[in-house]
Amino acid sequence: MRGQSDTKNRNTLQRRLVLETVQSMHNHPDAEAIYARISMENPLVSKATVYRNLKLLSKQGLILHIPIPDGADCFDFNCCPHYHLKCRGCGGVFDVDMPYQNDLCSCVVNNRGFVIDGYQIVFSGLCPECQ
Amino acid sequence: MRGQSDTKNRNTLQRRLVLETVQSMHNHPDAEAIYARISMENPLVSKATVYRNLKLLSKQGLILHIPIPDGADCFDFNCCPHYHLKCRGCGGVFDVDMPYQNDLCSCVVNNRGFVIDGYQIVFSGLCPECQ
DNA sequence: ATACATGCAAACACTTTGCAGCACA
DNA sequence: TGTGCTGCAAAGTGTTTGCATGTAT
Repeated sequence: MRGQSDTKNRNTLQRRLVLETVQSMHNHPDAEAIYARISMENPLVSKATVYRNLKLLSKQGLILHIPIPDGADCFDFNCCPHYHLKCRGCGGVFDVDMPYQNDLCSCVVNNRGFVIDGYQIVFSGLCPECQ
Repeated sequence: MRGQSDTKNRNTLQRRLVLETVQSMHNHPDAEAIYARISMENPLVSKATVYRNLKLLSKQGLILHIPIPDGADCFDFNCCPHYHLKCRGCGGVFDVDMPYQNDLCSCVVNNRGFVIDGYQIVFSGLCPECQ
């Protein structure tokens, strides 16, 4: 065997395309939207490949995966941890301007033996258009 | 039309069964688990009915609906707002002992015209068995 | 009596997977 | 030159819905 821990990933056109597309879209697109955008220029790229690469790129930390309760997961070019708001009307996902609470995990009084290593806050509300 | 706002709901056996089952299960069951439990005694109740009643009962505030990112939504007999932890190992959902932050919505610095009316925190980690 | 509720199955939305062929390293 | 990747289609998971029938009020 040849040592390293970095699982040797290949730099395919499709993978580059997925990364660049997410980085170019600043509106928290879901896999479907990313696929649609890619398909405009490259109709031969399959949806399964988009899903596979989204998962891989977010595992690599190159994009941020945002699991959305009651909806399709979406992805963010901005990898700094931050919070999101989901509009109850249109389902859109938006960034929330709120200082990130690094110590929130330590607010847990009694963890009963759990190891807590992260958390997610999703606010819900109505965007200006949906009010 | 006859006035009131309370949508006149019927007190069916199936609805009572769903409510009582959720109230008797204290481990954050999802719809599938609730359906399975009901089916043990009442195999004729259909899954669609379980889903329909879970939605209705949580809308009525009789049970708590917990949308889980990356997993089936689950339900809680405890309707007081509280936070949950999802184990990355077994997928189980557990209560978190942490004071509820009533004012968290007001921490949002700039809401850009959004009306924020709620939020959900889901912690992730590993339960004692999965460590 | 009549609207609301049910059971069933099919549809739905989102995501993953099996497999044969392709292409990056 | 071989293993990682792709495209396709099919399957998987969680949930909703159309419709005919049933039942609580």
